[in-house]
Amino acid sequence: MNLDVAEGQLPSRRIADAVRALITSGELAPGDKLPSERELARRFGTARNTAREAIRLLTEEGLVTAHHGRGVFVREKERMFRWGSERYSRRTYQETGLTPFRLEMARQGKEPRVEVTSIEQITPPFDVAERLKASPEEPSALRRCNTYYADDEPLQVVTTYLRWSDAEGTALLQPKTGPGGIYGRLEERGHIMATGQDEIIARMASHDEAQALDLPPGVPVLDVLHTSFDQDGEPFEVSRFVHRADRAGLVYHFPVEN
Amino acid sequence: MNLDVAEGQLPSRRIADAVRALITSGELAPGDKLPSERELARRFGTARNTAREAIRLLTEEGLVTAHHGRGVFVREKERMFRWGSERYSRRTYQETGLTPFRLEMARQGKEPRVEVTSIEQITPPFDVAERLKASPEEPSALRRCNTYYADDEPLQVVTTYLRWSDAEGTALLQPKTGPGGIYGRLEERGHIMATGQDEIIARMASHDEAQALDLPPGVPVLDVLHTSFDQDGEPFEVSRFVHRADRAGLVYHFPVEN
DNA sequence: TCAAGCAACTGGCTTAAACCAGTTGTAGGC
DNA sequence: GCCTACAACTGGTTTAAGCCAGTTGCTTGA
Repeated sequence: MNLDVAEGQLPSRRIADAVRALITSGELAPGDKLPSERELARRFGTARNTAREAIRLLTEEGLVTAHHGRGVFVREKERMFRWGSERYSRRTYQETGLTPFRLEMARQGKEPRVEVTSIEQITPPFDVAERLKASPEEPSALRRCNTYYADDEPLQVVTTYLRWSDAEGTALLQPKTGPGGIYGRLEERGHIMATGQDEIIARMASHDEAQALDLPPGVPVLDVLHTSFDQDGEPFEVSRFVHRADRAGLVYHFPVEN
Repeated sequence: MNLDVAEGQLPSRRIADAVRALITSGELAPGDKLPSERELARRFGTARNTAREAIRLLTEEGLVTAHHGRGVFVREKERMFRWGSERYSRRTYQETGLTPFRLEMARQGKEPRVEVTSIEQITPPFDVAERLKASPEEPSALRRCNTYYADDEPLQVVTTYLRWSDAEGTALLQPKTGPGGIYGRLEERGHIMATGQDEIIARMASHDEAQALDLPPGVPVLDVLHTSFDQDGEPFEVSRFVHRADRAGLVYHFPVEN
């Protein structure tokens, strides 16, 4: 492995640049182990902290991940999962008997698991209340929190908000909502999903989210705020999907307005 | 300002937690200056590096930004710009005479500016070639690189790929493409955009992108790979939009497949 | 009055050393 | 043959100190 000293700048930058070059050139392949912090420091004639700072820079760029006691490794670029408007498709379910999540997992050869972490009557946060047309000042909503796993690796955290008036006294208060899931029960209450809106942002994870998703540092999240509208154009469900951005991608198809 | 010591854990975590609490409680408002590193260290009885590590954690979460020589400030949460399928709308242009970008800028009271950084005949990268149905082994594409500014602040970097056979000998080789822009010229070549596909991922910026977008550390980018299909369902244009994720959001509306 | 220059702040980066905490392979003992 | 225990690695965190480089405001002198 050739770690020639690059030009100018800060020592930590020089080390980071040299290692980045090895990665992009393919000399260090995904999954490979980097030299240890102490070894890098020795080779570049710096303090260990400086080599450590270089590795921090690379971690921040998402190029490498550190494992305590084992080493620092070139990150595998696997962005396996693709979500989009078909996430809400009823046709998928009718044709395959699988929810979109399970279908995507089957496609990837992964074992799906969904964990219901809480079901509560709550006062909805402002942004949700606005979209759901529910009061942000009373406990006007039901909140269901779920974590979705692929092979026991957490993939996404989903928080679903429904109007309390739609949920009260139904199976929506139970972890198992029955055939057709949440949307099945909501159809029985007269809400058939006709259109949807997804509002997408990317951001760094909060502390809690990073823990829930077992996120390595330097990985952002895709935050999708979904609103379902029924046959009358009325919103009846709002969900927030928080995905690990290194595992998830989104795809939308649309006609162009002429 | 009350900086009581929180429970357990690492000193750096304790400091970060205390400061985070001040921010989320609103005691430290967006734009406010944090105590200096040296001051935080003194109050918590730690070394300066430990206070510095705490601030690094908060920076990584996107809560604060440091300014050399001035201080560390609570980050303003301004996510002003919303893009989505209407980005490609011809109707907008016909009704207002403004491109979607200029319209959004006008909406936000910002001064738009577009800089063409390069126009070249190139061999397209694999993912683009695949979508554009162009050869990844010959210079089969035209690449146009643009940077979009709002009030002289870079917002997004856009790289557009067209088939060389569509672009050769047209105004598409010039910085100024004429009325209706790129899509106007492509219509003259027989491609009217009928549908579009957006593939969205979030990731940390590369070194170059961070510079081009003047990105503070800890801000991810939204990377949208757009494909335009014409009236015959043929792809004729692929663009990659790289947005600062702290300034941009995406919105998609869609009918639900029943 | 004004402006140059300086002092006192701010964060940025590095060194050097120490100890903690996971991981892994191996030498010994059973 | 297997398992335990340990040694030798790995990264994780902290301390303490120094110097550099932007920023700000005040002092001083023309």
